[in-house]
Amino acid sequence: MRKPAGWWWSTPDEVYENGTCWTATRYHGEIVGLKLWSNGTVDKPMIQCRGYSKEAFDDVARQGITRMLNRALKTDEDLKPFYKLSKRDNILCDIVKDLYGMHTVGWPELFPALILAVTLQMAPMKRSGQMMDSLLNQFGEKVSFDGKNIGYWPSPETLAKCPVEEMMAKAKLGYRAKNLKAIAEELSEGFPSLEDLVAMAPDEAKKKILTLQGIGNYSAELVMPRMGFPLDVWSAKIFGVLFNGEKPDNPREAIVALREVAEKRWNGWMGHAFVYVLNDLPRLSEKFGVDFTKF
DNA sequence: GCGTCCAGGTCTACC
DNA sequence: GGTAGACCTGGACGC
Repeated sequence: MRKPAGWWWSTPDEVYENGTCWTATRYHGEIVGLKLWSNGTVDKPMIQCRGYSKEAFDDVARQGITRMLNRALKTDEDLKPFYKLSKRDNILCDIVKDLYGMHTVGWPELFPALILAVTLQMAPMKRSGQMMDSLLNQFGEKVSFDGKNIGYWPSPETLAKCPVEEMMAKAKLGYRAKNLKAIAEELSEGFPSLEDLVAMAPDEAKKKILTLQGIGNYSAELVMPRMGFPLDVWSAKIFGVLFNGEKPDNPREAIVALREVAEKRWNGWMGHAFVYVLNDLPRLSEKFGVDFTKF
């Protein structure tokens, strides 16, 4: 397995050095420190993990966290059919050689994924980063283990109790504060976890996620336990060039049509194609003679 | 230093 | 059933 570039896996504060990742998650409301490293190869992958918590883990917790890791790292994903399809695909054929063995990822926890989706809405990257950093620093928690100090996201309960005005002022969320608070309330009152959503039919899971305030199609696709195709203005420009040879005049309006092309072209594997394409932009830039990294 | 514009969506009122 | 317009606010940009 490889660590896909781009977003962090669990928290922006996680540390990744020499093939080892120090990160954190929340298990049954408690912060857990995680140290993950590879003990395998691309052909025989194996991930080792050590967990750190205030109380010793019992067998149930150990099994629960292992289940979460398997789900969120997509360890049981069979990539063979995707690679077979990619051989005949002009866009994917070289990318899959570069990123051979890379699994797609899932989110360890639902709330942080929703925070990412909400803070990405209608904002340049720098501003989204500022909102997420503020949320982490103003409302999040720190966990210290194995010589690392990792910041982790606030719980839904914390933000559900926080006045909207305070969230706006401290996390610079603007109009998004109202939506994030509504989501936090919904989750703290009992909303299906990612484990529950995985167990549902994909359409049913998406429908459920779409009931959250401020979560539309893009955000739902981003959060979906099964890799979605979250086309936004940025990625629509990239896929516009890949499919049609040019950036769409109006990327926002082009999203629906581009999605249909991807669906037809990659069928059940469009989520994988999405991740592989966006993780290999330098190679695609060479191949298509367009600098996608500057989009 | 100041004014203007707009962003990696979503929702709603209106037709 | 489709769509224009509002939504916070900080950073980029022009002057």
